[in-house]
Amino acid sequence: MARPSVEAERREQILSAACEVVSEIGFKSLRVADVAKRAGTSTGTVHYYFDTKTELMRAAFEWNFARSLDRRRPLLDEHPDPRERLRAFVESYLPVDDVTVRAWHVWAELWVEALHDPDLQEMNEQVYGEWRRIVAGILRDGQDSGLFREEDPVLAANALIGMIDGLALQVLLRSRSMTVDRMRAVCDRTLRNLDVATV
Amino acid sequence: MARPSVEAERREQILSAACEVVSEIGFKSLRVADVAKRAGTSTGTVHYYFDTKTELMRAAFEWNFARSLDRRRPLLDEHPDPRERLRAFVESYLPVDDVTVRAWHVWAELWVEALHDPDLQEMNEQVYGEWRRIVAGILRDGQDSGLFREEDPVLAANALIGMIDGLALQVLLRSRSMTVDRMRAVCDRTLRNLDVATV
DNA sequence: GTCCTGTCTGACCGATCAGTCAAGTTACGG
DNA sequence: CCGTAACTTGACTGATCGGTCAGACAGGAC
Repeated sequence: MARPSVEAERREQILSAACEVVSEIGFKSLRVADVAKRAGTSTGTVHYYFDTKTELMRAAFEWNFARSLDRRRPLLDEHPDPRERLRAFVESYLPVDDVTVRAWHVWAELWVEALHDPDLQEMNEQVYGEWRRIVAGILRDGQDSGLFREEDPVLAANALIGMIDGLALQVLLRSRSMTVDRMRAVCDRTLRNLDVATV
Repeated sequence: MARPSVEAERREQILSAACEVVSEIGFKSLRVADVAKRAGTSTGTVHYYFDTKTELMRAAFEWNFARSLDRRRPLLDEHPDPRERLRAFVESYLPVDDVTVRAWHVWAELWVEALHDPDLQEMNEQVYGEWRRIVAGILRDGQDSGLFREEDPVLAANALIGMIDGLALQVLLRSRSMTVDRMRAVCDRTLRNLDVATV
C-alpha cells in the first residue's frame, strides 16, 4: 500500500449520493453523471468504484436497507412493553421526515426494478424477511404477555407490514386522501385490533 | 371522410401492446419500437397516434385502469351478501392469472413513475379514490345489515386496500414467503376481523 | 378513371449517456 | 526525492433510441 485506502469513505459518499438522486428523480432518469456531481466527484471516479451502473444501484439498494435497519434497531430496545415497542416501530415507518421519505422512495424504486430482476428479488426476500421476523417477534412477545390476541403472529405481521407498505406508497404519491396523519390513524386502528381488549 | 376511421381500434391495439411490454420488461426498458413490434406495426404508426412516449404511457396507464374496473364491475352485482361481495372483490385482486398479474405490474410501474410526476399523481388520486369508494360502500352496506362491526368504513377500507397493495407487491416479487395462497390467508384473516362475530 | 384524405412505413437524424482511457495527481515507503 | 501504487479526472467513443419526414398506399367520393 502506497497510500491509506479511502475506498470505504468514497464508496459511502457515492452510495449516499446515489440514494439521494434516485429519491429525487427516480432510477429511470438517474445518470451516472448526476451521482458523480452530487457526490462532488467525476464519472470516472464513480466507475473506479463501481464497474457498471447496475452494480452501483445494487450496492445503493443494499446500503439503503442497512441504514434503515440501523436507524430502527435502537428503537426496539427502548420499550419493554411490546405494545409500545410495536407502536414505536410502526411510527418510525411513517414518511414524516426527509430521511424516511428518501428511504421509502429508494425502496419503491427497488421494488419495481426487482419485478424484472431475480437478483434484486432475492435481495428483497432477505430484507423483507428481516422486517417480518422483527414484527412477528414483537407480536409473539405481546401474546406471551397476554397483551395481544392469540393468533398466527406471522399472518398478522404480514398483514401489518403489507398495509404499511401500501399506505406509505399512497402518502408518497401525495394523495389528498392519504396524508401522514390519516396513515397514522389507519395504523392506530389496526394496532388496536391486535390488542386483547378491543374497544 | 374518405375512409372509415380505424383510430379507435388501432389505439386500443397499441395501448394493449404497451401494457404487455411494460408488464414484461418495465417502463424503464420499454422502447417505442418494442411496442410497435408487439402491436404488429411500425414506430411511425405508434407516433401517428401518440405524439410522444410520455403521452403513450399516460394513455396506457389510463387504459389499464379502465380495463381493471370493467373486469370487476359485474362482480359487485353478483353477491347480495356484503360479506360475499367483499370477499369476491378481494379475491379478484389476487395475482393468480396472467391478466391480473399484468394489470398489477402496470400499476406498480405507474406508482413509481408517479413519484416524480404530478400529472400521474392526479391520475392515481382519481383511480384510487374509485377503489376506496367501492370498498367503503360495501363496508357500509355490511354495517347497515349488522354483518360488519361498527367502525369508520373509510378507515377500514384504507387499511384493507393498502394491505392488498403491499401484499400483492410481494407476490409479484416472487417472494417465497408471500405466495398467492399465503396472501389469500392473510386477506381471509383481515376479512374475518371485519365481521361482528369474530371467532 | 382521378382526386383526396386518412393511414402507414422505415430510413434517418440528433441527442443522450454508460463506460473507456490516457494522462494526470497524491501520498506513502525506502 | 524517487519509485510505486492508489486514486482522480474529463474528454471521448460507440451504441441506443425518440421523434421526424418524405413518400407510399388504400379506399371512398365523384
